[in-house]
Amino acid sequence: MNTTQRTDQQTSAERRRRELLEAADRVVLRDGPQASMNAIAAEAGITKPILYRHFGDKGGLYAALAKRHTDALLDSLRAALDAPADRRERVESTLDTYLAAIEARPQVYRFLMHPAEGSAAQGDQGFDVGKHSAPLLRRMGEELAQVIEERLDLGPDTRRLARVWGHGIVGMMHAAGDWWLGERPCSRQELVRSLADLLWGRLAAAGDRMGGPGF
Amino acid sequence: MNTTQRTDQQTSAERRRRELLEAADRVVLRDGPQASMNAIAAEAGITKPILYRHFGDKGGLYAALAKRHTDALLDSLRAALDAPADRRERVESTLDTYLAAIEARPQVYRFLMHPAEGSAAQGDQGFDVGKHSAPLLRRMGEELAQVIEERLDLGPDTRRLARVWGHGIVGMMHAAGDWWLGERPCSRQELVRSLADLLWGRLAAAGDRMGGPGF
DNA sequence: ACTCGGTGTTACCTTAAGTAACACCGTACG
DNA sequence: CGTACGGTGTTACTTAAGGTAACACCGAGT
Repeated sequence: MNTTQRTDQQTSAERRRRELLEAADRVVLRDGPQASMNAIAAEAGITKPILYRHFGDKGGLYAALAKRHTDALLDSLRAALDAPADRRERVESTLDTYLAAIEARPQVYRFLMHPAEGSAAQGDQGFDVGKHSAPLLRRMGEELAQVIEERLDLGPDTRRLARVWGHGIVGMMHAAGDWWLGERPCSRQELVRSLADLLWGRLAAAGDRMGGPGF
Repeated sequence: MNTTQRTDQQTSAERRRRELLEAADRVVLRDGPQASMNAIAAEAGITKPILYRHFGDKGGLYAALAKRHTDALLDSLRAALDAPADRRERVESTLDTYLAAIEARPQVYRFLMHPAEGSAAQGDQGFDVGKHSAPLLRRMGEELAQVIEERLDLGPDTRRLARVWGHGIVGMMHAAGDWWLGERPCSRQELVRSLADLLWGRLAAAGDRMGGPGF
């Protein structure tokens, strides 16, 4: 019974935790990354200390929240990356998956990418920006690096190149997506093809517009 | 004298403003983006309300501060981008200029890239993240886009491609730089060459490591 | 009947943004 | 010479948010 008891309590606590996370999710969806602990507690129908008992501090709550979304997005990306198709197709499909995700839920995206506001704004407590900034980007970069290293033969420097490229490509995707989300200058597919073209070396291959060495 | 008076007052106010900005700069250098208005005022030898009279609110001060550094960095980047050399050399030199800047003053870099704290004080008032986020990145992206558009011939889609690539390349540089600054996995020159290799299409050209379609 | 672990609350502390009201000081002007 | 005025500065306050201490309730096992 000791076991069952503990199990019951655990599941109860975990269910509560999930409920709290879902409430927090709703608030973040509505208010963006600046959602206050009070607001989240109110949405969950309880008060602050309970949140703190479950998550330690605001950083903990936000980390837990971010982990859910990050895991979900990473799963989609892995699926796109592992699909049976040639390299270019996979790259385009992965880019498209990411862009579709941020297009579908921009509030969540903003929360994941700019989590700083929620924390370090007032109390200097919580959240070293340099350490926690955009963990999603880091994780995506590392995952992509691993995939590149596993599958590509880049000579003796494969390991280093793969990591640099992983983070670089993810950053390219992120920045282009962020800009695109704000301005909507073209369709998603055009953006995907343009980025893939960039990765496929069209920059180096392009001709100069006029005299001089060109860019 | 009316004129001279007014001029004197203006220059005096502007000199004061510069002094305050320099004090703020020192504090940000020391404390990172979480520098408080109190700390900045103390460093400048005055008290808060004066800062607010000069800059409106914390966002205003931070924007003024960011503009200085951003302008300076953009000047260096333009110089590297305009140097008389072939395209690959220019790209490497621009990447290296950026990386050298963030390496030399990481605190300033963090302040410029994660300025979110400066705004969302209370109320939901401050900061549409999508609008204000990382203005440096946006400005660099636009500048690079313009350079690309002016100098490269990419067919009928030049305009769009140039903008996508401008923001994408800047994002690549930024993310790779951020990661590199945290882990220091290789020398700056190795990083520069790896990124240039990526832009030069080595990803598309690489051979698969084993059977199957490869990445 | 009693303790104990878990859940909940109220009431508080601390820090930091932002502001109102007042004090000082040099200068033009009657 | 006194006085009103613009500019610089201050103290002291309000408000909002993160975070915590202390207490209250409740169900289950001895």
